[in-house]
Amino acid sequence: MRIGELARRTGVATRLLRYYEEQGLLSPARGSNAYREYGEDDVARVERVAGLVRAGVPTRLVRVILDLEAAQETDLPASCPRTVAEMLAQELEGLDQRIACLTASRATLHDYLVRTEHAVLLRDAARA
DNA sequence: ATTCTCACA
DNA sequence: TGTGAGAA
Repeated sequence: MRIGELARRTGVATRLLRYYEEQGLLSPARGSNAYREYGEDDVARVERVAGLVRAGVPTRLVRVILDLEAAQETDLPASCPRTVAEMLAQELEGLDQRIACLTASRATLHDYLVRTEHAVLLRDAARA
């Protein structure tokens, strides 16, 4: 499919799909007219990318995560240079910090709502 | 309709 | 991280 259809099916603007490609997140084939040609799997991939970006994960890290997930399906023993491992450990640290920040904010909103007369709005999982 | 690049918030 | 404009 071409970029317009992918955009329609994923809800991601064509402009943004090209941007994601520029960031190395997508690598569609090119037809003879130089138009991008996407496969069915790209629909799921774009949805995955969009979800991570919406969660605030920088595209740099999204690229790493997608690569790691792909490698996880094939490779048995995971291995990488020390420098790469150090970089990943640093990203992990960054994620932990942001999760802690978000968790604290979540608690504030949650605890407030629980004390209001609108506690029914909370989903079961969020009520705990 | 699609492609690209440059610039900008 | 994204958008707008102009040209092919």
